[in-house]
Amino acid sequence: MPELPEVEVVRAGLAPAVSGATVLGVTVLDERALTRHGGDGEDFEARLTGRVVDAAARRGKFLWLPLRPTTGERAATDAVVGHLGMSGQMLLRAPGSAPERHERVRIDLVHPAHGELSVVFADQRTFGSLAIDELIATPDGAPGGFGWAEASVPAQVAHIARDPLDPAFSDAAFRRDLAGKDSAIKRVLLDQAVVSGIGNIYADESLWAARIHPETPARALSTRAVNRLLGEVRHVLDKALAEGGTSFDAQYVNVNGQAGYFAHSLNAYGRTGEPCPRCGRPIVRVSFTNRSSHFCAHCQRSPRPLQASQAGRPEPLGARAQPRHPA
DNA sequence: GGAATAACCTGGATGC
DNA sequence: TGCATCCAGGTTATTC
Repeated sequence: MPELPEVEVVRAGLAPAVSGATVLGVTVLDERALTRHGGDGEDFEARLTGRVVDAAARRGKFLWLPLRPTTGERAATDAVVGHLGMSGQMLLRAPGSAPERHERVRIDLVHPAHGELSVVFADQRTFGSLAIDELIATPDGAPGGFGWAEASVPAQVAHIARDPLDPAFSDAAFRRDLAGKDSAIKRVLLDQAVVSGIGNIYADESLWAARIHPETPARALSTRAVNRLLGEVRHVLDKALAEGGTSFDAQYVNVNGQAGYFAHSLNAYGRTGEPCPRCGRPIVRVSFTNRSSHFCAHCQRSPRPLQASQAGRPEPLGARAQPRHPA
């Protein structure tokens, strides 16, 4: 499930291969991969072919490749925007290589130093997408994202907040946002308009590290607790980045098709029934807005007594997960 | 306007 | 062995 570390690993892999490369041709095999694009596959191919890629940039879980105009030395005005969804992959392949399983789009490039190569967008569950979108100015005048020094960002990424590793991320603004939210802190961490790059895995891990119960109302957190949480979010993301991201299955790999190792370092996520690394009591799993939360009920005390009617009560150990759509 | 929820989608795992 | 069902979860449209 690509979150910030996984997407950054992909961005870092793409950057040296595609920066300065010219698009020779584009093949759209499945137009469902263009749900964010304003036109059809032919439009996507026509608008991309012949363009020069300026860089590989990222904000939160969104990637983009800024495109230079076909003539002159002007700055990039639009970009190929990509989101990996749950199972998207960006792979670097030799030109003419065999089609990947679930390949949706192939972009053939020629790089002045590396020669010809292909960027393959493959996506099993088709939650990911590619689009060509205009670049607009950032409201704060700061660079649009990682790997992109210009103060611009694709229009469809403009509503996405900066991530906690971004030098322009404002801790004070984050604290103010939380102080005005009644929602559970985990829900707020997953809200990409508040803070980007965090998904279910790193939300659970950060809350476990900060000893905060996921159902705690955001506004109930003290300044000290918010600062501790931000510190743990950054620590978890940095560590995952250093280990190449989290791979549970073949759905997350870097541009060379290799898996990351952070799954071995998880303390709470996916460890239902296993002892908490801190206190030894079992990690519990509860249903949470169509997904799961994993936490230690001892280290992460509930903000209030859980009522029997609450959907989020811990399951007995070894119990089967609740159906997502109970009758 | 803020918050909560459902829908989208595929393939591996599991149960019968 | 084959079929049906569950499950994973990021984003967004819809509903409350």
